[in-house]
Amino acid sequence: MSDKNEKPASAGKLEKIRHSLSHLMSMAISELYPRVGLGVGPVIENGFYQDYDLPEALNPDILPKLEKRMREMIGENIEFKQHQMSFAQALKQYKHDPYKTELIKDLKAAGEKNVSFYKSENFDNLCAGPHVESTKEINPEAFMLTKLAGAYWRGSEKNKMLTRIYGLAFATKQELENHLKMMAEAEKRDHRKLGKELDLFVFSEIVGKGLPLLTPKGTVIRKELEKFVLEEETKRGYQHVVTPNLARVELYKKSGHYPYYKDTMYPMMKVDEEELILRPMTCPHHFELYNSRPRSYKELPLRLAEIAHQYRYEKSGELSGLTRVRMFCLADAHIICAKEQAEDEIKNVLDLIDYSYNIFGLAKGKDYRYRLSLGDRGDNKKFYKDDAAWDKAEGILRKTLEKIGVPYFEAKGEAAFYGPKIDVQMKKINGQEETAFTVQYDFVMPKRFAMKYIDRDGKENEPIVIHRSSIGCFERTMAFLIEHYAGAFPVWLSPTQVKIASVGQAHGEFCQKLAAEFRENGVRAEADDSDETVGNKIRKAVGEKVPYMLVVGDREMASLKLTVRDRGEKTTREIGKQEFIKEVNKKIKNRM
RNA sequence: GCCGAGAUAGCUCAAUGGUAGAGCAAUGGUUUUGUAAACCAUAGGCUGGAGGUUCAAAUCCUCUUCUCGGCUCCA
Repeated sequence: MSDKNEKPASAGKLEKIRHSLSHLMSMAISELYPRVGLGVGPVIENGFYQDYDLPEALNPDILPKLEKRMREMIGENIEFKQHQMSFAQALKQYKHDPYKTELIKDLKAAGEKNVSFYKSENFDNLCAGPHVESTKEINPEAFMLTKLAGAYWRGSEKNKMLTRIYGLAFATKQELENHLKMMAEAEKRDHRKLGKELDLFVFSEIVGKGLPLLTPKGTVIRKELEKFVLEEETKRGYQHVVTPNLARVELYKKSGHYPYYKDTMYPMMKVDEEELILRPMTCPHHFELYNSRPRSYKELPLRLAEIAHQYRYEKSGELSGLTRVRMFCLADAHIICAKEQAEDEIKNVLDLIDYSYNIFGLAKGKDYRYRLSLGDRGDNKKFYKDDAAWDKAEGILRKTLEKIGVPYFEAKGEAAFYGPKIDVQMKKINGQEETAFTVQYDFVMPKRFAMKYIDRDGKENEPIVIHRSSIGCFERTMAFLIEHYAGAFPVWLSPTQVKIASVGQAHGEFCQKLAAEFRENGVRAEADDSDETVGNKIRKAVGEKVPYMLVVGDREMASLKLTVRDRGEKTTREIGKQEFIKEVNKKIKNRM
């Protein structure tokens, strides 16, 4: 997560406390390393961090030592006094520190007259503040240093990597404890942990990193999601296609992707005279399909969709569970339409996304929000140069968002190279935000591929392309859903929907037959006729988070009634078999 | 890729230079169970991999693979 996405703490006292703690931390570090270089040290959500250039690597053992020293300082009622310094003075003071020197020069270039410092004891630090007046205002029990990390100076990987120390800080000890409790809860929901516990996916060192293997249970969820996508997209006028997972490298040179994505593409394979690559995206394949014959305006909008595997050689340190993988599968589509149809099509896509989110019980604003990702007219390297087209495209997306009346925020420089996009940003359980779905307006590819349609007047016209994913990348969406549901999937997604526990040996066969009957009726049922107590079988089924648990013994065999225990309930209910099958099927059909 | 921390049985973890253990899971037996853990036994390991130091290495060192926390990047 980059700095720009970290929300500042609510202004006011807490911000002052956090900021002042970061100064105390720097004071403690300076005692150990007098010539330490000081990078940036902002207040962030729940705490603060500070970057240091140190002569040696730090061991995490240092954190409690620093904390201890900081607590001592808090007890000394150290004051924070602001004063101004001239640029000459400031530069002199930081002669040994290239980072502060650079910051001071930037301030000068920005037209400042002099610079603000905060002084506490011997520690005089370039800083705009604000700070508490005295450490008296800081609760020594309400902060902690949490982690060491590397971070590039000014966020660029071309620069030196500094050592970043993160801290948490609140007004009261109780708030700190609540936060830690929340983090521990979040950890329990981590999709990597649940994926293992619920037997949904695994990794194998010899298969390779970033390449998850879905187990039979995980595959049930995946296939249900695919069914949902196919069904919903078909309803909404998409046509599904199948195109190859590799292509000649020429295709990506033609599309212009090649120079932008070279580093994240798998290296080229040379076979006979052909140079092939695993595809990092599907777009050009779909454009070639479009171009396979002349198109009429009557065919537009042409919505080509594909559940498409894509391959990207992500840097190893960026891989993470199912959230970031090297082969992923996108619910992809390219809508080729006339310019005047674009707005309606974008609206339809946003509606599909909303509909999908509704199915998953995700709340707009809370679980996800819209980001309008814009280009940067000054950056011709990252973005295709055509200012007028960018202005127009961004205008259309902005207008669409305004029209449907959803709150959104704008982010400069986050667009694709070929056009602006609307990203649906999903909030993960640990507070991090990831792009889940995206709608992109593309005015570049139609030119590159010379895409045309014959308009009413018999003349050729150039369409535009809307790139979109409906439920995004299946791997990442599955990770979101595992965490969102904490592994207790709704009935339609549950790998096992009904677990049937036999009371004794005499009921085993009956249970197996019952499970088979459920399966014939479209319900994923499993019988547990193992030689265990009923209590233990229930315990296991609860652990698997199965939505329905049935216990079958003499009573059920005699009465034709089923005893059902619903997930999360401690009590049971009785229901007729046919009625139960109907109930479960209704939930499956309505995706509940 | 970069900075830092890790990797012990299928899983969760012990063992701080001196014979690798436990619980759960698995397997075999006893038991025939009525809503969150029956009992007994067995098996399970080149301590991620390769080198090195040492009389002796899970433990110390080097390299390597993978994982985790960040940075950068991103669906």
